[in-house]
Formats: sequence, C-alpha cells, structure tokens
Amino acid sequence: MGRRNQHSREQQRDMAIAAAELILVREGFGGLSMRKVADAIGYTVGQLYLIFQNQDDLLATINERTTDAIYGHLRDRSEAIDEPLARLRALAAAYIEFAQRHPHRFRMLFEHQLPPAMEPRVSGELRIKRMFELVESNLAPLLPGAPPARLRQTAATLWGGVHGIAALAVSGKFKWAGNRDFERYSDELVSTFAAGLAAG
Amino acid sequence: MGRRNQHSREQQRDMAIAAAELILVREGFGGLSMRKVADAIGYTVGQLYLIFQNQDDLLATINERTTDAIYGHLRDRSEAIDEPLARLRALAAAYIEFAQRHPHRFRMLFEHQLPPAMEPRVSGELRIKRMFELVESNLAPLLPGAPPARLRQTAATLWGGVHGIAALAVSGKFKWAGNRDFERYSDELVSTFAAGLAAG
DNA sequence: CCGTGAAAACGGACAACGTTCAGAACAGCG
DNA sequence: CGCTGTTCTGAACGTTGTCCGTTTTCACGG
Repeated sequence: MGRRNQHSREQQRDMAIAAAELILVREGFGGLSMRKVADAIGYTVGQLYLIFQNQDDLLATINERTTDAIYGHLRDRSEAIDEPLARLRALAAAYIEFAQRHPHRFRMLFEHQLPPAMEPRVSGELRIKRMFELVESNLAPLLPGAPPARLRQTAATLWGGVHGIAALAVSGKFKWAGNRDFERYSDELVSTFAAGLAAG
Repeated sequence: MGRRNQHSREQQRDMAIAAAELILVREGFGGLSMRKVADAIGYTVGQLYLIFQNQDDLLATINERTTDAIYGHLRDRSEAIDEPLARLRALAAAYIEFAQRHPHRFRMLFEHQLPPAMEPRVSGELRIKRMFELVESNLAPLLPGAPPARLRQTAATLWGGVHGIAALAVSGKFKWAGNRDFERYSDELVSTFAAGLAAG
C-alpha cells in the first residue's frame, strides 16, 4: 500500500518492541508470538519481517533492553552507598529484586539463545560485560593490590553466585527452602564471601 | 488394533522416554517434539497421548530422571572423599561438570515450567530437595552446633551460588570472562565461602 | 474354527506458530 | 490524470500440540 499509517520505520520498531515487552510481561516467554505483536501494533506479520530479521532478532533486542534496565536498577540502588561491602550487598539485593519483579523478562534474558546460524550480538555481550564490571569495580576495594585477572575472576565468581540465587528464585525450584525472602540468601552469600576474602 | 506390537504400556513408556532423551541431547529443548518421539519409537502421536498426559508430562518425567542423574553423579564424585571441605568442592565441581557435559538436559531441568493448570509434581520437588540435602549434610561439619534452620539457609545460599555458575556457563552469557574452566569459579566460591564461615 | 466385543492404535483434523513472497494499494511526481 | 517505486497485505507452506472418530487386532466364548 505504501505508508498507510503515519508511522515511520523507526516508530514501528519502537511500537513493536513496546508491544512485545507488554506481551512478555503478561504472558511470558512462551506466549510471545510474532502474530500477537503484529496484531497489537495494527500491522500484519509480514510487515514485522521488514522491521526485524526474524523472531530471534526481536527477542535479542528486548534482551538488550532488559540488560540495560538491570544495569540502571543496579546503579540506582547502589550509587548512594559509600561503604564497598554495603554496596555489593545492595547490588546483589537489587539483582534479586529485579528478577522477582520482572521474572519473565529476567528468564528470557538467560533462556533465549540465538541459533548458531546467526552471528552473535556484540552489543548484547558488551552490556552483560558492563554489568559485571559494575560488580568488579565495587569489589576492588575489598581486594587491594589484586591483579586485574584475579579481580575479574573473583567478581565473576561472586556474581555467578548471586545470579544463581536469582535464577533459582525465578525458576520456582527453590520452594523446598520455604523462604520467600531471597535477599537473605544474597546477603549471606555476599557477606560470607567477603569475610572469606578478608580472611584469605 | 489391540496390542499390535509386543510392547506393554510400561515398555512403550520407557521407549518414549529413552527416545525423547536422545532427541533432547542431540537437538536441544526446542527440537524435542511429540511427533519426533512418536516416530522414533514407531508409534503415532495419538498413542503417545495414551501414555503421557501431554508434552509437559513427558518433559517433567525426563526432568525427574535428570535430577536423579545429577544426584548420582554428585554421590559418585564425593563418596570417596573424607575431608568435608574437599567434599563440598568436589560436589560443586561435579555439578558444574554435569551441566557442561549435558547442557541440554541441565537447561531443560531449570527452564521448563509446568503450566499453572497442572498440579505440581511432588516427586520432582522431593528429588530437588534430596540433592540440596546432600550439600547440607556435607556442610554441617563446617558449622558445628548450628541450628537446622541456619544450616538449611546456608546450604541453600552456597548451592544457589554454585548453581549460578553452572547456569551462566551453560547459558553462554559467560563468554566475556574468557575462562572456559568453570571449576575454577566453583572452587573459589566454595573455598572463599567456607573461609568466610570459619571467620564468622 | 468362527464370531464378537473390548482394547489398542491409527490418522486425519484443528488452531496456532514462524516465515516467505507475489501482488495489491498507496504517496508523490510529472 | 498516469506513472513509479515504496509500503503493506494476505495467503500460503511446513511444523507444532492436542484431540477424537475410525479402524484394526487380539482374546475369548461357542
């Protein structure tokens, strides 16, 4: 038809992303289909494929936004805190909080995988890296004089651990523990780990 | 037709599970369809629905078997070790090893969720619980005189952490760390965490 | 050996999915 | 008005989970 609506390609893209995120939040990863997104923005499926390469492209785009959202949330929750250990605890708690508040977005970020045929997204990997660097910089004061390689490894260890608590919380496999206050676990993990660093 | 083949219902069930696990290992979670399973065992899809309630039922069954396999692997790798801390390290390393050796089975265990309409599987939850208790019992010597609630909480914290490293390893989001030897992370986590417990 | 009824298995149907693409419908220009 | 090129549609294809009417086969009674 040629520009039947008033929306530029860029606008269509934004609308599609917003609609997809709404569907994701409401119905979860599995309920997010290209057809539903197309219906929600008033276009047909075919048009979506002129905006996104395929469904994986759309999902990866949403995942990049989720990573940004987590990063922003971590910054917000930690910037007002001075003491490094308290900051790490706040970062961990914020991570858990995000996962519990946006379980579907969190899950899709880690469960969706690009098919091997598609080339990896550098922008997405950089965002993950940036998030880990936030931990790394806050961990540095606890390991004075440690070489960068050691610092990176320890940050990855600690943050992998925090991620595990969030992942289990969101997967529903943590029910047996009976405790729904998952910040307790992250608090204990960060505190005990830090104590171990200080002792070692 | 009435028993055209020689296979009892129980046998068909076993065949279907074995076939499904093979497909899962070869093609991943997303490539596992009811039709492929039916083809693989020489029956039609309809017949599969007389054996399993639906696809979720089949997947949950496989997940219970995966949990058993992890449990067995953890036992094998830890039973010959006397020292409690070394045992914990071995348990963590075994967990990581299983995740890396069977990424698709590991992922499905934590990524598949029963639809809310289906009643939760007590047998599956008990298996997860049993796995955590293995950690708990090996953690006890490090926390002499700790009340059971504290012990459970600490075991959950530590094992959540180990799980996070395995989950990140398997999700492919850990590439930035550059290190493919994930046991280093679990070793550091367990050792530092234990040092923190001893210090506190 | 044949007939019958119940159990077992098939196979086609349905809706929804991702993806593609020929052609229709429009905007702007001359 | 008519032409041109972009934009968009709508139908199609193959695959998925799930259901159910139909057919086939077996075990048993006569």
